[in-house]
Amino acid sequence: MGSRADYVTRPREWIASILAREQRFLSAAEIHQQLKRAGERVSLSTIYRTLDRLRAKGDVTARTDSEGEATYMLCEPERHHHHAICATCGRVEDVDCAAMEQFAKSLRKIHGFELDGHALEFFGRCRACR
Amino acid sequence: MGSRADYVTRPREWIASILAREQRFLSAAEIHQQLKRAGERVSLSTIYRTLDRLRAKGDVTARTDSEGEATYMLCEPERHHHHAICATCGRVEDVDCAAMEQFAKSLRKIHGFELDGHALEFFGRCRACR
DNA sequence: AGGAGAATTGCGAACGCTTCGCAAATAAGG
DNA sequence: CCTTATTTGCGAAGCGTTCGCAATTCTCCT
Repeated sequence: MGSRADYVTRPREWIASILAREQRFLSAAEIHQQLKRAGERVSLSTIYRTLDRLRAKGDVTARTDSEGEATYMLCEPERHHHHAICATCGRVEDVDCAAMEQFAKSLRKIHGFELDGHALEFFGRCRACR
Repeated sequence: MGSRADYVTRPREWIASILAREQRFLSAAEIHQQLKRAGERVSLSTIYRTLDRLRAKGDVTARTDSEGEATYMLCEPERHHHHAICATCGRVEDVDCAAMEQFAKSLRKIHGFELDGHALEFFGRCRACR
């Protein structure tokens, strides 16, 4: 079937390198601005398409920020974990959730609620910004 | 100083009664449709304004759903707690988080992260839908 | 009850983020 | 290098949400 490998293109490399550098959630607009500042011209559409593609591949985690804007960050989801987001610099620390298992048990016992998934985010100040 | 008490209006009563009846997160559009079906005509703007007002008063909790749409639910926030959302019927159970204190401690110890707040949501199936 | 005046509503326009369609540009592979 | 599938940029369109303003509704005072 006429299906070729995914193309490695300039825009995709630029976007990937920004995501790799910044260890935090970025909006499409932020990425766009960074590239513009660096002198690289990419359309916003391409950025959205690329981010979507990375998310579908599982290379990127998406999150809607408090303003309702979509943000994206490089993140392997194979190991389930949560995020501690610094209110000052936006840096994200991964936190795993051993305690969650315990929580799920009591949830079922007390509320009769069968847990399928959960979303947990921490907000605060990281070591550097404290 | 010309400041009067808040007006009690037809639209506000309708919206409040829907929120009181449905124990789940509703979008402005959903409320609008329910009212239209019931034969009550209210503009979407009014619904947004009313929901915003209720949120400011602290009577309503807002949440952005997985599609990025804003949803609202009657909920007293005085007592800090979390939500267990049923994937089938959307019903919401309140869950308090004693275990969280413990979690915060280890977060500080292991990550040096000073916790200011957290957001936690459970997804699954409630007793009735299980 | 009646009326003056403030608050609220509805409407349509505008807004910001995101998606879409299509022609032009760019990679991959022979 | 040349062909062809893929990707890009552009502008338009889509969608949820906000805004401005004239018309309406509610309060409070008489």
